[in-house]
Amino acid sequence: MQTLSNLFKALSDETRLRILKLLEHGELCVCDIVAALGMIQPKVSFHLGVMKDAGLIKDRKQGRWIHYRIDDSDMFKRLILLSVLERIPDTVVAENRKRLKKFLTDKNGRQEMRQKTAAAACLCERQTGG
Amino acid sequence: MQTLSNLFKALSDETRLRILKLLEHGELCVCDIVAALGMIQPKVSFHLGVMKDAGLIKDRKQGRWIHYRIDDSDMFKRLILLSVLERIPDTVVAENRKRLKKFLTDKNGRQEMRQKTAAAACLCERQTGG
DNA sequence: CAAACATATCAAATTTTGTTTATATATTCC
DNA sequence: GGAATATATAAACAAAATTTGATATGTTTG
Repeated sequence: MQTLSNLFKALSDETRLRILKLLEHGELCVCDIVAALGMIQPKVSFHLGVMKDAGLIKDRKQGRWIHYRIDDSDMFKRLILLSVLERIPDTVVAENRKRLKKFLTDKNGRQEMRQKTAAAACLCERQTGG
Repeated sequence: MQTLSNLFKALSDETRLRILKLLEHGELCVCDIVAALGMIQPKVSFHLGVMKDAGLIKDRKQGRWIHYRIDDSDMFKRLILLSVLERIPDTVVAENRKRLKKFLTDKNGRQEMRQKTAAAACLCERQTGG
């Protein structure tokens, strides 16, 4: 019974519902969610922790990032999560998605920049002879 | 979104889930629930209030009693409530139901006693001529 | 009408959650 | 290896939920 009440406790907060809605279409890392919500990172980590403990989300570590995704691995959770996501209109998270999109674009930009720089450095090394 | 998080908040407490389970087979008045749970009355009223505000239960006043029953008047609530009740095993509330049964029996006994006494008094009045 | 009863509400005490700032840990980049 | 980045955790604090005891309100019974 405690598992059940815990599941609902995890769903009883607007920030957490918002995060679930953001995860609707796939996984995100913590910094993505922080950017999308415009909240400080420990706060977001706290809410992710609550949902992870309740079994609503799972995480996956990759390098220095930790990606979170919805865990609907049993019928009950699937049912609940589906009906929850369906009941939150996209308009509610429109602003968050806009910020997320911008953040992802910038992140991509930064990564490409690093790759180019690295490639240039490599080329330079070769040309000047190692 | 607040309505949604509120609904889950109402479901996020073991006492309240227990009450819902007790209401599974029909309405009960506050004193029945108090007896079944073995809790003090203001506490039970508080939890009933939370669930009523969230739209999970309805009340009906009859004399000095207020009867509460599950409100599954829309698909979403019906779905949630069904799956919740199904997930709480009867064993969890076995003790509560035992106490409830005893309380209801005693209540019936007291009422019958009152009715007999009243009938006797009435008969007596007639015989001695009003 | 007074006593008994059923319930709600209020205020105070307590417990649980959520927020923030600071810091620790681990990973990648240079 | 040192700087930068991503995340978690701890400690302190704020806010919200719960519990309890006291009391108010309305209803029935004698």
